[in-house]
Amino acid sequence: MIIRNYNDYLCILKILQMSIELSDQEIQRREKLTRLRDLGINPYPAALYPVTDYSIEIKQDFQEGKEVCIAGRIMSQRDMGKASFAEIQDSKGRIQVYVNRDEICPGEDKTNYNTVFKKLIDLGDFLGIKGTVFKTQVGETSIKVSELTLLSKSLKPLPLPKTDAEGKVHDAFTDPEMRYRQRYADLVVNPQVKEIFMKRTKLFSAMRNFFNDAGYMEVETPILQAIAGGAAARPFMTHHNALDIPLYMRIANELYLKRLIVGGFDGVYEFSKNFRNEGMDRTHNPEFTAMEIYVSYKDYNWMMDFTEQLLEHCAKEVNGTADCTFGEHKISFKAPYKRITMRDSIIEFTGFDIKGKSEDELRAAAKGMGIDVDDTMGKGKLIDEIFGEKCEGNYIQPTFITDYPKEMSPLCKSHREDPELTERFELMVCGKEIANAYSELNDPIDQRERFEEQVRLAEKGDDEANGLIDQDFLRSLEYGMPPTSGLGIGMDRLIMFLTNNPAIQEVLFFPQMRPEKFNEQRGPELTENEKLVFDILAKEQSMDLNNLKEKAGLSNKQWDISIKGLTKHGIAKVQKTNTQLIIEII
RNA sequence: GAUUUGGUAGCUCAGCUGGUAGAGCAAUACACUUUUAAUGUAUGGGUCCUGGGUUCGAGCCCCAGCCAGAUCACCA
Repeated sequence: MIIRNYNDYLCILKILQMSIELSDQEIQRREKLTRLRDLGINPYPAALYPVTDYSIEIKQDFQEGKEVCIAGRIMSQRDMGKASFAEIQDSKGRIQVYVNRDEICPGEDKTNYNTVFKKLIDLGDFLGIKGTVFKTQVGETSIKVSELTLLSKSLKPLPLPKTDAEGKVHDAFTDPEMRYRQRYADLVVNPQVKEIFMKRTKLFSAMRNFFNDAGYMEVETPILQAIAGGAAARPFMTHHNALDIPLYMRIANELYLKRLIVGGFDGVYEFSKNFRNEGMDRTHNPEFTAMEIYVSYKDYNWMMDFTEQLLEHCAKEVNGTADCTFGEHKISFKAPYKRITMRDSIIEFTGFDIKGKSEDELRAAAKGMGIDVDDTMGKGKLIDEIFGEKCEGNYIQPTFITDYPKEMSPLCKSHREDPELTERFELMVCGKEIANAYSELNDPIDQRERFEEQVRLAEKGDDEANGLIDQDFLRSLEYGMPPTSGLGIGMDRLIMFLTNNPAIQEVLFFPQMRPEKFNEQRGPELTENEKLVFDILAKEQSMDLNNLKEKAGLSNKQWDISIKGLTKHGIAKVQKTNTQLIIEII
């Protein structure tokens, strides 16, 4: 076909469009689909496949000659003429299979081996395997295949890390961006990633079982809230059309769980997806999971005992031991944990005693320690800054920090011995907070005053203080809430410690990422410059290159890009003669 | 938000002072009936993140942007 105008070109390109966008290997795999169908093989069959066994279990419980039926992806293939070895990966691991031509093709027709298995099956395809268990000459447990079924064809090549004899991994799939964006591929090829998420699920069930055994009830509370309370953080805002009101995604579930204690439950807990519209980094994702539990007739001392029992139990369920490694640190979740008041901790690391000090004295002291302070900071905030700067990082082993200043804890009961303090603890591990608990404030009048104080702080410019008062929550307290202790645990943080991962993205299946830009389909459109060059050339069909360049009147760079574009699309071709360069339309 | 490193074949990565874009694996073809990072031979495969600029000539230099990582700041 001679291309004479732009429309001709469009026709050709539409036909070629598919092959322009797909890689070599992707095209080959699509062609194989057709060839399989031509052989009467459905690459995506509907029928169930009667799996009887799993890879790891066959290897662990070796039984010579056992008939098995497994299914999974083919992850490696070693053809040796009339016999081949391959590895099948199922949900539990991998096992080698031995495919012998005459075993799977007992008759004259060897198509199933020569064509289907050796040519049309690709790495990543799902296969069903029937066969018998045996050991090869080198002692590897394998399955001698008697029947091989294609269960699903893979059209896109997977990354292919390989492990050598020394256990060294080659070509590892490690790029975090690709791993997070294509977690499915990450999970297929990186078994250690799968392990993290299995541990994550174990942690949740361990905690759930611990609470259920203690007689507490798992509940669900609203995620869409008219007032996002229970913490100081910027919420995500949305809008309800029918009610025509703004709604917020919850930043905590505390106030709702306490309403349930008012309602008469002894103990309630919830694994709560919370949403905070703040910065993202290796320890913060916009949505994260907290666990909060409230138990009536208890105080924060009881809760400390409960927490250390809980965490020891969880660590053992997840890792089989209370000890774990986090980066350079060895930590032990075995109870009991060290307990120290915030005042003593600050004395220990700075020599400064915060007791009875005024706001100005605290500000001066903080300044003296080289801490950035400003006028919007109240007493609580100042103490928090001092603690965060000078003390927090020193607690590697699990340590309860107790008795926080009142200003920092608007939902916590005043300390029974010192009205400046609250009955609160945080649990620090490796210098990070993983749990936070109170003897909950149940005096409705005190609570109202604390909220009002928060409003004043918000007006003063402390952007973490909450500016709205949850009147309904106060009303519930007025009916009376029993003495109650509450605990919150950052589940993502905890699983980071239990799996030795410094990044929250590693313990979330799908961490938040900026949306990926999929290449806009490079349609048959030519760029303006390409059209310009094409039009000049089309009149002549063949021209001297320099002559064409001059007529186009483009800058060197733009000329270069345009002509490369045209040759790449296969509409123009440059030919060398002895004396000159000729460009012609194909 | 600041600093910094990176983006090259399906994957992992080289690429010299700026001069026709490379390797291993994967793919394609052939050989090989107990291999295991199988092996041997041959072949194909590229929007060098995007857009400008400098230059006779840019993967490389300059400017702007996109995406990600790391460090720091922020974060009850």
